[in-house]
Amino acid sequence: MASIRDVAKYASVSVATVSRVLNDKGYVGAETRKKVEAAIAELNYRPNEVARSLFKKQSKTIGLILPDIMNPFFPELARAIEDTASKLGYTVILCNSDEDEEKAQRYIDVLLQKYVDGIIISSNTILEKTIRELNIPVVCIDREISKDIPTIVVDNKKGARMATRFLKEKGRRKIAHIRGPIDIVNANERCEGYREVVSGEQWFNESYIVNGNYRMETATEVVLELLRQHPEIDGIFAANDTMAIGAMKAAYQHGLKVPEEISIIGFDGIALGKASIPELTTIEQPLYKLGQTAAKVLIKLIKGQDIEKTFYQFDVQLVERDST
Amino acid sequence: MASIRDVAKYASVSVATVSRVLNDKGYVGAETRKKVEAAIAELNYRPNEVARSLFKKQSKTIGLILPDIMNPFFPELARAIEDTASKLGYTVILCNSDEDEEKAQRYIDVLLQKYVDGIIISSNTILEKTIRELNIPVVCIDREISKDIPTIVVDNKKGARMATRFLKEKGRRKIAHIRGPIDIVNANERCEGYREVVSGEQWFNESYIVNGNYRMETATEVVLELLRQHPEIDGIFAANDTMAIGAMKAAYQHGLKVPEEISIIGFDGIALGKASIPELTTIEQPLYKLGQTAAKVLIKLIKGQDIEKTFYQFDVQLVERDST
DNA sequence: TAATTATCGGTAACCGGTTACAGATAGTTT
DNA sequence: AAACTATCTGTAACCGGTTACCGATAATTA
Repeated sequence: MASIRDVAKYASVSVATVSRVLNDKGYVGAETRKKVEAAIAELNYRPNEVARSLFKKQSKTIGLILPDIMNPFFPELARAIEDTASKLGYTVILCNSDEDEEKAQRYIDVLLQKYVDGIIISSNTILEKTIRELNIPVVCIDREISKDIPTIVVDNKKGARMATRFLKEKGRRKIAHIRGPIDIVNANERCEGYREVVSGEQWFNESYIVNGNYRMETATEVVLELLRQHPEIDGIFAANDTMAIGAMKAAYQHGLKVPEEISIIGFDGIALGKASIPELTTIEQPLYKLGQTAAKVLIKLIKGQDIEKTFYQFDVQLVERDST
Repeated sequence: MASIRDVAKYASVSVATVSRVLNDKGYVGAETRKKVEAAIAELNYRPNEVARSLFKKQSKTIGLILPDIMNPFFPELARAIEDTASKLGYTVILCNSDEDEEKAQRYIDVLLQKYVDGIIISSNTILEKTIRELNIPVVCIDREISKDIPTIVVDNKKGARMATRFLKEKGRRKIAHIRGPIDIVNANERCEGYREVVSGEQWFNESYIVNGNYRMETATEVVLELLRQHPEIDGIFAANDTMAIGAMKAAYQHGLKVPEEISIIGFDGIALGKASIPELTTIEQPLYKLGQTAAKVLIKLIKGQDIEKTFYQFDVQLVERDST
């Protein structure tokens, strides 16, 4: 590959001049510029990004740390982030942390060594202190760590209220909730939203809230048990779509028809919901928008620009399909 | 961040010595080594990967170019590749090409500028010549471009035969096939496998093969039309799971029960198949294994090691669930 | 004891960009 | 004509690693 010195030699100018036309910086005469451009074209020269990174101490690369790209919730976020970053001239390194703090920490170390300009992370295990010590911009997505770190989320509580109220409006009398992991903020918020709506009801009882872990199989198990213990249940609000599908399976196994005998609503709006039969009613997050915003905000921070706020909360939308 | 010169100064040795203990190369006295290690620990020194890359002309980074990470087929591959690369000390840059050759080419340019050590690509638009000109190792996954480029795929034709025969064994008499895009090799191979099994049947007729594009909605449309024209059809082999789900939806819309009145089998073995109701019978690819192999082979090539073969074809497995 | 070899450590150039600084030329002002 | 300014270009140091090469010391051999 041709280097900047080759180009300089070919155009009979100095490397400084070539660098100037490359970066459109400082004075360059029209004639000289033309010569240099011709040389660049002729030699098919592309500046070496690594050398540039070394001097500039930045790499036009961002790190993306997700729990697991195989979790169907994340691909759309990842796609939006990659699209946006790419449009703005950045490249993204993908990391799967498996919700494991140590693993996340190792990834962070590697990313720092590679001079990434910033990190987008979805994690509930990482500590605020750790992030603050990085000295590069970080934005959190889907999971909130601290009000001081820029965060992109949806209004989980409101969404949960919408979901629960919707089941009531559909005439459901006994509505259960399959919640997400206790250490994940959004799971608690969704549970809280559900509570706000049902806590006044005389039928409500703590055993209507069962623990899930955002995974399908577990949801099927716990819902099966729930239905055995509470045959009166005719509505389920699952804290995510994956568990909602699991709940649908449990309902079928228990001999209940969806939506005739029991209504099920999810949360997230992942593609999976459109693949189930019947298609899943859900509280849809603007996933692409979230990812896009995360990338935009991060890159603004990288460039040292101001951001309007540190907490971006988007609205969710009820998408009625066939499971309610 | 501390540099190697800081460490050298702190340990009262030269930078060369520090580099030697860092890389375990050349002679270093036991005493000296200890001093240096202490200094490294004390200053919390981490070598700058960018500087190293510049000199070594390699970055411990690989590029992964996929059509679209939102396509549920790819996350598992991506995960396997990332896991494996990470274990071997490599980092992966994610790129979504949208099957667009120009976009892929732009990504390749960027990756080259960043000195990636190799590329894993899934594409049918990119040309062999383009790849050969890169001068860095490339391996293809899922899609075959040329016998000369290391490729990781499954035995599509065999899988297709298995699927079709399985439907016959289940007593299905009129079996249709929803094929994938004509410009994708694996779609053609799967179609070929189907053909081999049914072409001898007297009922077989070209109109039993309909064109899909690996997407659900389209599959639903074409299958609906197919069922209208051929009410005798009692079995469908879809070239991928996503279309199989689409076919199931069409069957329901057409008033057919799955699997009682019509059997449907897919191909790929993506997680989606386990989320549908009824769960999808499919020809499962060892996706994780494929990704893992791609990463291993690529890294071997990067290190200049020999690889056993240039064409890795894995076996598929029939996973019987509830749609047949 | 002298010569040879193994071990150890330092100096400086290099990877391929960027940029501070200085020097040269041309045009303008007094 | 002298002084000054605006425009243009080049030299060399720097980013933070790696490594070729050289010199010094200690251990071994003749």
